[in-house]
Amino acid sequence: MSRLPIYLQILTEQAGHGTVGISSEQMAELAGVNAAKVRKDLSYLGSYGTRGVGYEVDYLVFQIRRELGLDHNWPVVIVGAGNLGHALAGYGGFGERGFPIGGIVDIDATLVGSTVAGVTVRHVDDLSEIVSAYEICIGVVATPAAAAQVAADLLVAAGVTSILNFAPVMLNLPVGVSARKVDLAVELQILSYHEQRRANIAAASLQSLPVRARRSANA
Amino acid sequence: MSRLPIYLQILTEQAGHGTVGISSEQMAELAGVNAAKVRKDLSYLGSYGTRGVGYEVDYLVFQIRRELGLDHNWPVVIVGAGNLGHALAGYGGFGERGFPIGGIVDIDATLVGSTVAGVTVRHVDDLSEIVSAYEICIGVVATPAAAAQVAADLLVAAGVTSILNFAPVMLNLPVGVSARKVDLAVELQILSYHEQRRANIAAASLQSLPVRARRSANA
DNA sequence: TGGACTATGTGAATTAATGCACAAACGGCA
DNA sequence: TGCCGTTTGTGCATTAATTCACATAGTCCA
Repeated sequence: MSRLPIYLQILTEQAGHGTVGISSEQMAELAGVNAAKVRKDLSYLGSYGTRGVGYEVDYLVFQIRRELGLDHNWPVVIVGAGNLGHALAGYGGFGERGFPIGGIVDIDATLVGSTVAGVTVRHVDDLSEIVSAYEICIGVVATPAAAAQVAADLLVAAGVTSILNFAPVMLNLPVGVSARKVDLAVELQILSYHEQRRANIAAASLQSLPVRARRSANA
Repeated sequence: MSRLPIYLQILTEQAGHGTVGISSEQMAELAGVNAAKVRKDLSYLGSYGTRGVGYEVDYLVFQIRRELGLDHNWPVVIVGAGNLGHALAGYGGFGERGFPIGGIVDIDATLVGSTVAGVTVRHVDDLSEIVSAYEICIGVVATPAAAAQVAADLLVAAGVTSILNFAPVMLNLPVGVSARKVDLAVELQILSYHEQRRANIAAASLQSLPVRARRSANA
């Protein structure tokens, strides 16, 4: 499930506070979800709780990490050394959490050789070599939208089987390659949508008339 | 719906290619979803298609933008001028898409006054002033995890009603404030999970025994 | 040792999301 | 003008996700 990372984060945080045991109720509270959902999700991993007591935080962390494949490092390669690629390489959060930067490449020869956060930018032609050398499975696309598909194709050709895409385009990928898309503008647009609704509702209540009615009246 | 931004992106791209009309089938193809779903989603906005013909791209873009509240700019304020805050400010994608950086603040006085992508870093004490001056509704939390809750509280106190959170913690927010969380490590963990499953399945097929069976045998 | 209490794990019920299938509506063409 | 092919908009079936509710299994205390 895609909620496991959330649980892992909560549990890691609690472990840091010295918490030893935790109930599904407490976890649900922290994650903002239903307790039964937490139990169902966790039971998918196996029966790692104790009835009448709850879950042992450390053990659960271990099991979730194992399920997520976080019991070893997954080096990643970043394609695109522009603003975003730079930022991602400089952001220390990757390495700390088991995803060290195995390399960063760009198509622009003028960027090749410069150093970003201790990693030297290499030419995109070396991609296959880097992927092989570090046994990389995960590639990060941090190029402009127009170059993203080409970057993804190169990653796949180099043997990468998972792609994290920051470019605002849908990638066309062969089956067997998994991908996640993070579009910062999309996240903001969703917030904007909520703001807009808030504004609509406020305006509607002034007229004591529902928004939907006003909309269809305008159409 | 949270799919509207995706449709908007597809349509904008198509408009750039000079496409005038588009069918739900084509959109579904581009978005990688079912055509009926596209039609259902769009029908929620109103009846903006023409039977037998399809949708007019420009008009649909206009309607979706209006629904999402993208018919005007939403300036944002970034809290945290560290690596990530720097990166976000430098990444031009925000301003281009209607979310200009209204300001960036940090608690560290040594960072105050430095310039990031044309925006001067100000002290977090000026937050309320910035929010009022630009009529900002959306705040971005780009602090370390430990400082994120404080940053969020400050944003709420300053009058912000939507928060985009990049810190790997769950924020505790009052009702009426909406939030989105982007955790880059979580995205990578989900990919890692897929990789792990691939590896498990490969290992299992070698033993011609399903993964689940092997797991319960170990328990 | 046994009873009271607590929290898990899960079958069953409910709710939400998805996808199918088709009537209604439109453009084009003869 | 009337028919034909096309595509929307949507009721309905189906599937997936969530939630409820409780038997089960464990701890703790007297």
